[in-house]
Amino acid sequence: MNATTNATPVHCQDCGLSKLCFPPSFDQQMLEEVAHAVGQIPVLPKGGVVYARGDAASALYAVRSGAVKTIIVDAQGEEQVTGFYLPGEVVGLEHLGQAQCITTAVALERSMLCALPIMSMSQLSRQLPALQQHLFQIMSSAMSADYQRMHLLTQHSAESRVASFLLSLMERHRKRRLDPLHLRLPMSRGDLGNHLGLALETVSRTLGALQQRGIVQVSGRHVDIVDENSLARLGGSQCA
Amino acid sequence: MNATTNATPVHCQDCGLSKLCFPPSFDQQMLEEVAHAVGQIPVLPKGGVVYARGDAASALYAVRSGAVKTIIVDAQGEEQVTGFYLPGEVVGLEHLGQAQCITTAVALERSMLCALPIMSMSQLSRQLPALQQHLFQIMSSAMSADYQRMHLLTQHSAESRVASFLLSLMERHRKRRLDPLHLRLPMSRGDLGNHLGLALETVSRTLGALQQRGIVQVSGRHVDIVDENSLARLGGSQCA
DNA sequence: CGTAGCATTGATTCTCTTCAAGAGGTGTGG
DNA sequence: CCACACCTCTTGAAGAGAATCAATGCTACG
Repeated sequence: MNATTNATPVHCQDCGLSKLCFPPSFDQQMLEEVAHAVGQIPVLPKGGVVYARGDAASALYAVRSGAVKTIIVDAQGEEQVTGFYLPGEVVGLEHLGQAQCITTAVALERSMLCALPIMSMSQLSRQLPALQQHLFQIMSSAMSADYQRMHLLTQHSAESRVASFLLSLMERHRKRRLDPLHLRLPMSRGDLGNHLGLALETVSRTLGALQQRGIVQVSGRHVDIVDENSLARLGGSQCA
Repeated sequence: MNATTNATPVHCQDCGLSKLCFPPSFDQQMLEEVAHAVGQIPVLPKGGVVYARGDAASALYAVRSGAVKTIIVDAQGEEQVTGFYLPGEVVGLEHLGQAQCITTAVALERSMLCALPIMSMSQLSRQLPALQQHLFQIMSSAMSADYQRMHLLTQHSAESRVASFLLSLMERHRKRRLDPLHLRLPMSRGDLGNHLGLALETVSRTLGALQQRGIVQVSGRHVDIVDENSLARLGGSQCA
């Protein structure tokens, strides 16, 4: 099944997230132009599938509300969480040049998404150099983030990985002008552990330890940052 | 310093690797057209730097001969090997939409590379939809490969990681119509271990163990595949 | 209010890392 | 052409960190 069906029109020019989905340099008119191609797909419940591996790669998806995870599934049925996506972020870049979806995208909670048809984006990007540039830019940023994460996965302790993850969430909150000190984790400990290369028990223990040391305050899926500096020190392998 | 300087003209239409650097659908004339933008940079000795983090992101580089690794360096000076590139492969995709290079690329041995200026590629890709498509395609393929590797890094044993790496090298040999059963590793055990998230000693031990079990025949940096099926079983987390 | 899924905590096991020593190979200079 | 030095790789022993197994507690939702 394909989520682009039943898309309803949207008005990117009125959307508070448009500066994240599209180049900040885009003016009202340019937004209007791309908005014609964009459509909002029906609300996804928790666990709802945006697209699945093997589906025709027809669109990118911008998260409007909620949260999405992308996964790959290996031959043994083992899942690997390849990314988490929050409002204003674009899911599905990894199949921009592909015929079929490589990953599967699943809503972590009730979520609203906009579909950006790949055909339209490719065509528009030929007319609007800024859009082409932007597509390359978010793709290369994603690659860059992936490299950072690889470094994290191969070189760092459980504590450092968890700290880094929290720091990245804070950074993403800042981009959306949300309070970076009060985080809500939309994913389970299992998904988080999977993404960080840790057992879910280890994630739990690590969060507990960070709380003990007065660095964060954990309450289920709510995390308050108490000592940002210490956290930064722990996750501190910023590679640039 | 920037390797695009002193580039000499090339003739992509006569290069055996052109089907790898550019869309296989490109005809002679299209190749000629892009070739005007492409230039070969001076031969790099072992350890030579193609580009370094912070350099202006001016070009992509196609490997003609030799081999290249890309690395990121964190605040503590720790290296992370983010990729290895063999002839016919394109280095530097991760800074296509960026102002500055994110990674550093280093020749693993005496290497020859062609520079594909980003400006020219962006412009050409507006005239040649197939080129735009191809750029997106190699970028998304790279992302896909990165995801597979993350899965490898987080979920799998040392043995499985090494096996997977050998399998991927075999696959790349096949693409270039080289014998996939006789591999030469252009990188040190240290670089390989770094890339796979293993200590160099573990890589060495694992290769030794695979040899013991009659799966491969290792002699320094030469690896002969003896039992491809067993190797495939060990590395067998093909995610698609 | 009860159940199911999610999260915490504890005890044990295991794989890989680290530290250390030595072997092999390569390139340079005598 | 050989000898030495340097670098890379191999191999061994000990230890650390996280995984796994297992039981209990919490929370949310029907």
